[in-house]
Amino acid sequence: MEDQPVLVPMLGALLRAPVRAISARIAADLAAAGYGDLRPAHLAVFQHLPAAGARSTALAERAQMTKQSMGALIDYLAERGYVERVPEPTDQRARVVCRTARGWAVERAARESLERLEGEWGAYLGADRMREFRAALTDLGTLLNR
Amino acid sequence: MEDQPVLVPMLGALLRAPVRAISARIAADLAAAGYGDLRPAHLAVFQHLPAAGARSTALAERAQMTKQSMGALIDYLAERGYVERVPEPTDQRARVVCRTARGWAVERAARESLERLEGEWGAYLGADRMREFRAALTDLGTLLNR
DNA sequence: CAGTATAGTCAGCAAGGCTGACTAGTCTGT
DNA sequence: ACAGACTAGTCAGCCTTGCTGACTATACTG
Repeated sequence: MEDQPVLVPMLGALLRAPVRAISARIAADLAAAGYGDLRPAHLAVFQHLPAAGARSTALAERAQMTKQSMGALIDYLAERGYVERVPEPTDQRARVVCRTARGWAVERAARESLERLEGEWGAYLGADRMREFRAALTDLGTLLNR
Repeated sequence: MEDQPVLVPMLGALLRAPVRAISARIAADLAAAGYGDLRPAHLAVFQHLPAAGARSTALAERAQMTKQSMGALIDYLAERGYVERVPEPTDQRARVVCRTARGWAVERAARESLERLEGEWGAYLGADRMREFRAALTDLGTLLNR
């Protein structure tokens, strides 16, 4: 009968902490930069949006979510001027979602925020360990997407 | 103007993939073992519950959530016979939450499921890299909880 | 014993997802 | 040339996991 509930901390909990830290940091930095209306989920859109834009259905697929959910995120971003939907000339059903200038700016800000945080972590762990950590994570990602 | 939206995959996305994989795997294994009524959030309760039991308020604190949210999780588990609330003799306001036999069984099953998954990952990455990966994650955790 | 602190509950809400059913265009085979 | 199948996107309704604020009942402390 152990006294501690968990001898070795569960991997899930270990992984969740940095995920939360990243979301919180980016949200805080974006809010400070005047983008307080963006929530973490919206950044997923930018993350999967090619520079030339993409259709919402394609975006949903890449982000591994339903087209309805992605549609709602895009509505939100479009209302606030982060992206716009331009009609697709070749297919009247479809529209292409692309970043506005504001969209580009916020994505740059988010990326810089993440890079700063990653720098802090690298300084704490050491550059080699950080690199290896990222590499392991990347490999795990390829294992999981098979 | 890059064609790919993300040159280096964002760290957040890299971290989220294994988190989702863990939740999905454990949920699937528990469902197959007859514990289909447990959702990922409920496992957080077990994860913070000492063998001797604990008060819901203490549990909420450890799990870093509000007492109301933890209370709801405990209600759910208690209704389905995974935990029970026994009155605290020294304090009539309080009750101690402890696992039932079913609670112990499900926790064991969850842990075994996670260990199998972790074993698969270790086999893919190699034992050394997996160990170092876990160590880096643990260190990051201590950095974040300061 | 008055006042404050603590354990827990009740009610209401937000974010981020989901499924199912639907409309409106597009493509394909005969 | 057009019926039938497919695709882009929307509408409506739901679930999960968390939150805040207001409250009750018990316990502690000066």
